Amino acid sequence: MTTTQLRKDAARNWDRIVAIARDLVAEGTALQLNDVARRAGLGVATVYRHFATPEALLETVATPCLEDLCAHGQHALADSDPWHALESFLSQIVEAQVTDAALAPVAAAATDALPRTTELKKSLASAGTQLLDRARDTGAVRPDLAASDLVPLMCGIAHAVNVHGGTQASRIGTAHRYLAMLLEGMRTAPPNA
Amino acid sequence: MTTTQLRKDAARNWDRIVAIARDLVAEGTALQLNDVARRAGLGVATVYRHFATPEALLETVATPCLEDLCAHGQHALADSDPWHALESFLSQIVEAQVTDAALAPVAAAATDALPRTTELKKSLASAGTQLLDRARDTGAVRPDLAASDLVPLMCGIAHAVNVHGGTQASRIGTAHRYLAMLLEGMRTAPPNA
Amino acid sequence: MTTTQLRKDAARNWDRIVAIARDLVAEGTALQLNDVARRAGLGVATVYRHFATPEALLETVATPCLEDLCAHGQHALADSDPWHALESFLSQIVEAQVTDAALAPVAAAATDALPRTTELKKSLASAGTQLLDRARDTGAVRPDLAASDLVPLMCGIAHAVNVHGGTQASRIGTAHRYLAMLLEGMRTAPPNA
Amino acid sequence: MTTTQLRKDAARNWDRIVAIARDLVAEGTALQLNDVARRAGLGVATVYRHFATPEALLETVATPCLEDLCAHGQHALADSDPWHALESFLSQIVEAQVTDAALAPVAAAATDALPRTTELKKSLASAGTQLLDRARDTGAVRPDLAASDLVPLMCGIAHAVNVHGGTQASRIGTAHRYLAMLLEGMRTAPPNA
DNA sequence: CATGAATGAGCCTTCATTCAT
DNA sequence: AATGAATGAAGGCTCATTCAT
Repeated sequence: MTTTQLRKDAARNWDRIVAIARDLVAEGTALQLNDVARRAGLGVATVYRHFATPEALLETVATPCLEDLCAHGQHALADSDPWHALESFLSQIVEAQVTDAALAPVAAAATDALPRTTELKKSLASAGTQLLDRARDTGAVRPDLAASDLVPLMCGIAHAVNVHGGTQASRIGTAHRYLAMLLEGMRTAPPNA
Repeated sequence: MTTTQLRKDAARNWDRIVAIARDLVAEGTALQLNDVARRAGLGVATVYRHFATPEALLETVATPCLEDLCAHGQHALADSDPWHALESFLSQIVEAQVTDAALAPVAAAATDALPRTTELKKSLASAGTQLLDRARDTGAVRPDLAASDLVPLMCGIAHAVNVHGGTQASRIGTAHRYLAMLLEGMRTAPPNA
Repeated sequence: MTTTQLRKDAARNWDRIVAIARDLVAEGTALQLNDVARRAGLGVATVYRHFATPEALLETVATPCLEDLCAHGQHALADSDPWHALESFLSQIVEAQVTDAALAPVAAAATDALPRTTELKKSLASAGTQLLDRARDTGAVRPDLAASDLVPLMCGIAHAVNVHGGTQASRIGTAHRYLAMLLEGMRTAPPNA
Repeated sequence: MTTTQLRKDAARNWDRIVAIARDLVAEGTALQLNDVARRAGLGVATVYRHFATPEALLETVATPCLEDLCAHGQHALADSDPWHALESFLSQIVEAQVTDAALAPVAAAATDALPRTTELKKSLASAGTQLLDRARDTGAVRPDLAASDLVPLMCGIAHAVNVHGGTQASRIGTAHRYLAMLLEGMRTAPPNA
């Protein structure tokens, strides 16, 4: 169930709008509700009815991805190796950020347009916090790394990958490389600071 | 000497425009030449005469910062400890990025509006490459870290700090903390990859 | 039917815009969409929606006139006297040019903004070509007059009338006088050249 | 003597400005005093000092051409064959119009920026009137052709040639062809009007 | 519910002209 | 006399949003 319940045709429009928006985001075009409407062959107001703001639409595009990541978070929490669990979780996030261009801006935004987004981001943060705490309890993580650093750092990697550029395939490789470095830095206790 | 040589009154305007632009950049406002003109109490065309595009103005704002970094790069190259030199250089860059909001977008841009910017970015990249090569020669750096990763990674840290937020003072602390982590990850050879 | 089919209010605006534009053209003012919008009491974008460029609006103003001329061209082709048919056709064109100021620039333009304009101009050119060919077949026309000369010559007469000036009524007289002269020159075979 | 008397350097600037303007006119660019100044490597105000308006500059560019035509007018008046004299005079004018793009707008303008222009245009008109009168006295010209028609008709031919287009060489040919037609029409008495 | 026409603020940019140096 | 920086009105165009149909 996406929203409370939509009439069949309304649901079709909703899907269409989101699909178009996903394409636009993928090709790096800024979301403009007017533009989306035109491409979807719908009236502007129809799009506005479904999504009051471009942010709402963007978050809707990002939602499945966030949901997947939440699920991965739960799986990771079931992992008996805390460090491996954290690694795996962050790896999923970084790959998702590079794969789905809607994720980064939504993750970085201070405020959300949709309650659902807030909910998912909270859930994700909670998973991250727990995974980090568990890893820290084993002494595997430097003590000055806080749960509130995880999202910024993941966004930072995504941004670094964007600045580095390259094909989609190479970007994923770059992302993993950068994450590997960061994980090394997260693990080792600071030697002299 | 800022440009070849300006008349006294023109130089005053030039300074004023750049000062206003610096303020705008600092407060996160996108540079709009008309807006700058209004705030500077100058005619639009005056601003256009001095800076043909917002990018040119932005780069001008970033120029002193880039020049400082170039100087630091030269100093670092004189350092006899390759690892310390690299550390120090990157530390300066990260701090500059957090301190001067004009730097990040200019660093991340694929093309430059001003020749001077290109020159400085090249010089900076060259210093980075040399410092990295020297450090790598001592075996202190993981082999899969390329010179072309330095700028993206520094931009990534700056972005992570922005996402993390906080006061200006705390942001600098955060930046150094993130860099410390990254340096750890850059130093240690990859264990099993 | 002006376009495919417009909503009633949109059609009213469309008419209004064209009417204003016609007035402006008549008084010799260059068409500026912003200006048209202001005079029509409409938002700028409304005018832009209807007419993407000043040329499109100008051609729209000229369209009825072009359509009339096409119709006249067909009538002329039904005339059994080839010379009289040509004379009558050119006479209509010249009079139209002097009467409707939108016609001359549209006729002289190398490229068209609207497909409809291209279509009408082609149709007109085709009629002219046929009429000229028929007249030439009777030996009534000097051989060095090509179909591609007709439009330029008509535009030339219109321009000559504009340079000559005078009241609207006298301009029509002048136009016919100039055309009469030209027709004499077109008819008579060149004696010694 | 171009103006009352200029200092040597001022005269050099004057020449330079006019030369640049002539080039611009030839390539169909609208005269903009600022633009002229930039291309001439002179200050804007220098150009303004010499030529208060673009029209004044344009007329200055056209002046030699007008002077030549005046001279030709005088020569033509010395011709013992009135019709041939008129023909030759108009031929010169038409060729000049096609050759020198500055001439047509100056000839067509209702008012002049420079007294010298007015003077030359008057002289030219006077020559035309006399030549026409002389030809009319021999009965070679249709009676409804007035002296006030000559300039408009020459401008009309120039305009027709412009609409027709083509290379510079072909344009001259076209111009003479159109003039030949018009002369035929001017000569032959109207048969039935 | 859906439509898409209308809006108008707001940005960018150019140009003729003036005036301090 | 020459310079060229400064001006600011004016035009071009876009876009998010509303509202009548």
